[in-house]
Amino acid sequence: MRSDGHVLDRLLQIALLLQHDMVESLGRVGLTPARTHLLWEVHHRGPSTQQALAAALRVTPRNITGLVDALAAGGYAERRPHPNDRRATLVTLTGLGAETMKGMAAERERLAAELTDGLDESELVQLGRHLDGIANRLAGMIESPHGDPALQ
Amino acid sequence: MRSDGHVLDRLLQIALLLQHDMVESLGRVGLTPARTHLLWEVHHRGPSTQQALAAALRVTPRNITGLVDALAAGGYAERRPHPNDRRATLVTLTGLGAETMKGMAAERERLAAELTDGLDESELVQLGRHLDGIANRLAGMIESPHGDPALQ
DNA sequence: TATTGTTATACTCTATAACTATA
DNA sequence: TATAGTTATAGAGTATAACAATA
Repeated sequence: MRSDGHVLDRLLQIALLLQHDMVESLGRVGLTPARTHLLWEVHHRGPSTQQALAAALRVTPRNITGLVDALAAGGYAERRPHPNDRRATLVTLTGLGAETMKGMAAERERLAAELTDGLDESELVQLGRHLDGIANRLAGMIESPHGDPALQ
Repeated sequence: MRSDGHVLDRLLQIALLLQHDMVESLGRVGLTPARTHLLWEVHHRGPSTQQALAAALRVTPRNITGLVDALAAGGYAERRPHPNDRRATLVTLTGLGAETMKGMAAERERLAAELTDGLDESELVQLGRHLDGIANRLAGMIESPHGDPALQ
């Protein structure tokens, strides 16, 4: 009997393999996973405050400080003053950072195509819908953990 | 247009969310991902030398020393002398360690059921087949071992 | 008073290299 | 000489707490 346990097993295996693959390709560019994740987020959101990045990456603001420090030292990103709020900074990509993200996006497109090679369009759509559902359920669980106690 | 890029996006999102969920549930037991991974490995292999565990987890022997120290301090595992080789130790689970692994397996079953709730059996089978294909392609691209419950 | 980012401190995971006790 | 595990050291990622500047 092949039930839901099989789906979770596969998803966990795929998560591990994807992580492995991503880390390998990062090593070639000299970036760590956490720093690349931040870079990727800025690449997609545009210049962002560190608070926004902390929320997006689900880590503490203090953590963002260290990652941005390292990315700035490596020439991938820089801090710019926020136009309206002098407390905040806008993390932006440098030319090197933007180039690096473009290369990564291209590599990711190749990977995406390779992973679903052989599926026709309707299968692709259905698979996408199922993954949407799973992602939504997971996101819901994390937002509101079960058994959530009296929060003191 | 929803193409293969969407599938990879979702898989990456799910990988991130699963990791978060697993780490959260571990926190309630007082275990970290790396320590749980080691515990899980011993649970499945039986008493093992630290060298064997280093190979299984693909980390350095020095790393295993620290993880076993922490697990022993927490009462989850203990070191026993190797019967034939006085240089080596056998890492074994305590009662608490074994109980904890059983509880995690149960929690994982609940999660699996919740994630695919609402899918009928044929959808489940098809989703499983598609994920099989993706996992196989990924594994082919990389050289990688079996899965683990802690995603690390 | 609340928010943004930082300094200070600490823990976990990981690695390399040198050392010890055995084999 | 080779192997099993540990001590020593280091860097990355993460967290909490206290603080400064600004809103």
